[in-house]
Amino acid sequence: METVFSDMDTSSCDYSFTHTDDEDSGSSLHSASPASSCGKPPASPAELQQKKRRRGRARNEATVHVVKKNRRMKANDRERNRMHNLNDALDALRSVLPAFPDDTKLTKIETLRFAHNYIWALSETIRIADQRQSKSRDAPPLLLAGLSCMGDAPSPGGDSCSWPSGASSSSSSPSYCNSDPGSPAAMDDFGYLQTDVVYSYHNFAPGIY
DNA sequence: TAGGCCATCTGGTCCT
DNA sequence: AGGACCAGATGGCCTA
Repeated sequence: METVFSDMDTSSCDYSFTHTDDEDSGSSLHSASPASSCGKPPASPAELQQKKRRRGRARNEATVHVVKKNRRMKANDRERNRMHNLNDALDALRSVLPAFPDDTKLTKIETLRFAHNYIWALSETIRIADQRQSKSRDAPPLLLAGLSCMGDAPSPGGDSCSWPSGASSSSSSPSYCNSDPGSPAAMDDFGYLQTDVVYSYHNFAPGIY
C-alpha cells in the first residue's frame, strides 16, 4: 500500500539526508538525492546558512519520517502476529469441535457460533444426565460446576431437533446463569433467536444427537 | 460478476 | 513512550 508515507519528496534538493539508521533496514526511503545534484552553486554565506538550516530541518523531518515509518512497520508486524495468534486459537477451537463429513473448514464466525452452541449442547447433556441420575438413585446429583448450569435450554419440542427428552424442562438453572447475558441460552450474543441456537447447532453438527 | 471471506494496513484509543 | 486492542478500508481469492 504505502499510502501514508508515499508523500515523502525524495526528489527535493533540500532533502540531502542520507539515511544510515540501522533500525529501518526495510525502508525504501533511504536513497535521498544529494544536494550537489541540484546543480546550482550556493550564492552568499547568508544563503548558505539558510540552506544549512533548511537542510537541518529537512534532516529532522526525514528522521521523524523514518522513525514514524519504522514505528508503523513494527506496529504492523505486531498486528500481523496478533491476528495470526487469533487465527491459531481459532484453529485450535476448530480442532476440538466435531468434524464435518465433507471436511469443509468452518469460517471464523461459523466456528464461534458452532462452539457457542456446542458448549450449550454439552452442558445440556450433562444436566440431563444429572437429572436422570438423581431420579434413579434418589441421591444428590453430581453437578459439574460451571458446565451443568450453562443456561436455560431452549425448548426443543417445537423444532425438528432430536434432543433427549426432558431437555425442555430446564428450570433449575441457578439465577446467575439466567441473568448472565453471555449465557448461551439466556441471551444469544450472535443474533440468533433461542430456538435458532438449537437449530444452528443441529445444522452444524449433524448426527451428534 | 456480485458477494463472502480473509489478510493486511492504518489510525485511534486505552493501558502499563 | 510503547504495546495491545479495535474497527474501518482495501485488495485478493474463491464460489455460486
